[in-house]
Amino acid sequence: MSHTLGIRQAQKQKTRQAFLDAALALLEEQSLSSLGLREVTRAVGVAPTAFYRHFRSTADLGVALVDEALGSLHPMVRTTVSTTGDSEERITRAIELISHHVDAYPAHVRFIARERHGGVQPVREAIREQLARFAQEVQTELAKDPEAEGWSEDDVLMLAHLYVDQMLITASLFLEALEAPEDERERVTQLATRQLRLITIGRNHWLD
Amino acid sequence: MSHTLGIRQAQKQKTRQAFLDAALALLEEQSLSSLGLREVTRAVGVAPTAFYRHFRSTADLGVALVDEALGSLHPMVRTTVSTTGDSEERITRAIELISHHVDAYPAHVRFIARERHGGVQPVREAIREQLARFAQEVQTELAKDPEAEGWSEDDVLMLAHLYVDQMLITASLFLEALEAPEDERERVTQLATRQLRLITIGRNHWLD
DNA sequence: TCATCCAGTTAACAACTGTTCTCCGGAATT
DNA sequence: AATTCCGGAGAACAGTTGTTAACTGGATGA
Repeated sequence: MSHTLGIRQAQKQKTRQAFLDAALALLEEQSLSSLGLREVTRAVGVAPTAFYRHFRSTADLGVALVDEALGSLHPMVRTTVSTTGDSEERITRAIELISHHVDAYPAHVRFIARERHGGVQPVREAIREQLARFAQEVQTELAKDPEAEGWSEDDVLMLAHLYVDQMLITASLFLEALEAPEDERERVTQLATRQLRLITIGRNHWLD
Repeated sequence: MSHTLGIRQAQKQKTRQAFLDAALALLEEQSLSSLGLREVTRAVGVAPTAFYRHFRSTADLGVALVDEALGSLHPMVRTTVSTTGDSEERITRAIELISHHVDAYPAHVRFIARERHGGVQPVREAIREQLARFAQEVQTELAKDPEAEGWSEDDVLMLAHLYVDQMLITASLFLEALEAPEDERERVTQLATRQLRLITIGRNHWLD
């Protein structure tokens, strides 16, 4: 299925990825709106003008980073919401998944949390779209559940947004606790678990 | 009780406030980490070096903005959570209050949402502290409620954090809908109301 | 009244920014 | 084999940045 790229295109994608990686690293200590084009090229080790061969602007680069950070996450979210089992098990699994994802891609998570309300409009818009897609996907998965019987479509979407926002809050908490001792990370796990549990209880009694 | 300031100190506070106002206006389209010192002084109409008479750095200015944006909000939160009445009434009143606050101080709200996970560590820390104070205050108010009987202290704090985060999410939604037509604002109100309602239901059945 | 204080000014510094235009050399195409 | 393509380099542009030092002049306090 995979198409073998020419030497040229392969090399281009390689340096493009180098731009994304370097930018992500630089963004650990600043926001996108203060990220300089020359700063990135310096980190990559290329001439400033090379930047324009890949992106129109740093805002454009930011949008590409949004796709990299969230684009590949959709199947993961779908399967997590729809996995079978006790609701308590599902909560535990979801939070473990978030925790592991933060461990594996901390810079990606930080970038999304930072730029979701950040100073660059096109990037905010791109994140908003991706999160709306998540909510929509969670909605369709929730709708399949027998639990959703009697729910209006709107209410399912409302709940889906609540879950997505809670997912982000939890990820951000794990991020802050990344270099903290184990018991702090455990505290976050407990907090997030109980919050998700409370939401689930609210869900179970919604139709009362 | 109020001490009359000398001409000198009064003038100083006046230009200091001008710095805060100008910065807040400039921050509508960028993040604090890209806000330049000269940019602010230019907007105020004063020499660049005058900045140092009031702040060590733009990060320092940011921390002052956090106090301005959140410092005076504590009594409001306390009374809102503890107001008597039907829980449905309380939800409606809380969301109205958020909506009006966003209308009255959109730049403040935008600043907090943007810099909560922003690129300037001292500012993040200042916001984190203020939000922790909010959560603590909500906790003590919730603990007074007869509803909280049988709840562990930890669980009340967990719920308080959930409320505070939900407050911020709602504020941010109203902010995005600020210049949108009335029906979009109404949609946000409906969404936030039902989310808060679901959380309240979860709260009512927590001890089952 | 006179000396002190201090918010704001002026001038200058080296270092940095985004962007344009021109060029190079190896890959791709014919 | 000859030609086109194109990712990257180089140099130069006018503007911008944070920070320093030494200053001015009106408010302050003795």
